[in-house]
Amino acid sequence: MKRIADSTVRRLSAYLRFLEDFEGRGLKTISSDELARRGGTTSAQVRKDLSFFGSFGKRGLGYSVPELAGRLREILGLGRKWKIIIVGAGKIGAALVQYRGFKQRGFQILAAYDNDSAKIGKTMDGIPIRDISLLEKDANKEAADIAVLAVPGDHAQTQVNRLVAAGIKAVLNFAPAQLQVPSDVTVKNVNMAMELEGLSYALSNRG
Amino acid sequence: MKRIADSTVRRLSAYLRFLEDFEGRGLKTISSDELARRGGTTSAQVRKDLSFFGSFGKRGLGYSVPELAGRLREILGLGRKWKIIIVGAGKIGAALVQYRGFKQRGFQILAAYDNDSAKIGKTMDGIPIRDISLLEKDANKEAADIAVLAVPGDHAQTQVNRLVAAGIKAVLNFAPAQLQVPSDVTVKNVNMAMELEGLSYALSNRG
DNA sequence: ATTAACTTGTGAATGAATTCACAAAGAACC
DNA sequence: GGTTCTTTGTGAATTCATTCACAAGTTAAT
Repeated sequence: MKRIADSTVRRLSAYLRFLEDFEGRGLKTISSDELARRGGTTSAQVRKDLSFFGSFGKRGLGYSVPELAGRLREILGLGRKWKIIIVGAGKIGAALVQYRGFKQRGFQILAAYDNDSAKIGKTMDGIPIRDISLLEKDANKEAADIAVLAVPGDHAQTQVNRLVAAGIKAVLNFAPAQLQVPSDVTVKNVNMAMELEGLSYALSNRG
Repeated sequence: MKRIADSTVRRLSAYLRFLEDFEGRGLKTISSDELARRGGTTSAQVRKDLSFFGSFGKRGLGYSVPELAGRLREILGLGRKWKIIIVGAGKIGAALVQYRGFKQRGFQILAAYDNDSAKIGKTMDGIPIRDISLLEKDANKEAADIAVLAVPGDHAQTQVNRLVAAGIKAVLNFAPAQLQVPSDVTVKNVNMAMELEGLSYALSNRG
């Protein structure tokens, strides 16, 4: 399949959220124009994004809300339950296990890992905290699909190396570090410092 | 000034982090090639990014680490201290006040705001929790530069409207909602659900 | 002083993403 | 059934971002 831009996938994800909202309100159809207005983009963009995957609409009418939602879930791979492990049970890790969005979207947290013996064996919000030395054993391909990395920046590369060696192919990285991984491993970064500096830049150059 | 791409600003932010690391290790100069290797990009990209703002290097030698770091701080507007308010003292809000990155980079948290009377008047990590009805009074342009929005998705637009009315020009949004704001207000989104779905897509279409 | 080895800065070329614009198809109304 | 109004899907045009490629400047060695 043709390579799809990151930005496109992000927008699909946004469309799905709007569709779920519309679905909840009982709407049956939606136009690319309405979807665009909600997503802060253009109707042409919406149609182009969808066109990479097929033609799901009816001319003159728009898109069936439940059908398009279903198609997007399928495209985004949300038909199945993904299993997640969280590496690092510090403040961010703790906030993450409490985050409802995981379960809501079908992501299941299996366990958290830490090297602090005071934490190991305890649970956070029902999620067990295990010894980080068990990573290799637990993070094999069968057991976990996605690793969420919430360790200090200077430990991030070491831990991601272990995860990759264990067979993990997807990492959500909260550590402020640029991770080096093989090309078959996908990394998404959540980096607050970077976003803040983006705001600082914007304020300095427009404010 | 010419409009600078978002992606460029993000990379500048990354370069600055590497430079600070190099600075700490006592290195005096750095080449675009080395900077690129660290940032997972190319030396041409590094030089092009910097060239939008001037020419800071020496041919045959590279860039002076402290000088380039200083220039980047200046470009990114980090020369001054930005004042932040956090809207929403729930789980994410609580994790944010504890986050060290704010202070480290010169961002000062003034207060958090919530509508839960059980929380109002208390402090989190030394940061006072105030009544959210005080937003308009507190969030004027003199008092706060950046608002961090950490409220449920269905309250996000309402609260951002109040912030905008009060004069806020920069918002870091953690709510899973696409905010509509006037064009002179900058919004950066941190949306974990979207990143996770990006990983789900990648796993489904490559794994 | 000359040569060899580096490295920057930047136009030009390429590649990628977005927007335009319009034919084609369905819906609604009379 | 015909006319009008909507809205999709998509090539073409445009805009935007990245990469190429090389002249020009700097250092280091002999």
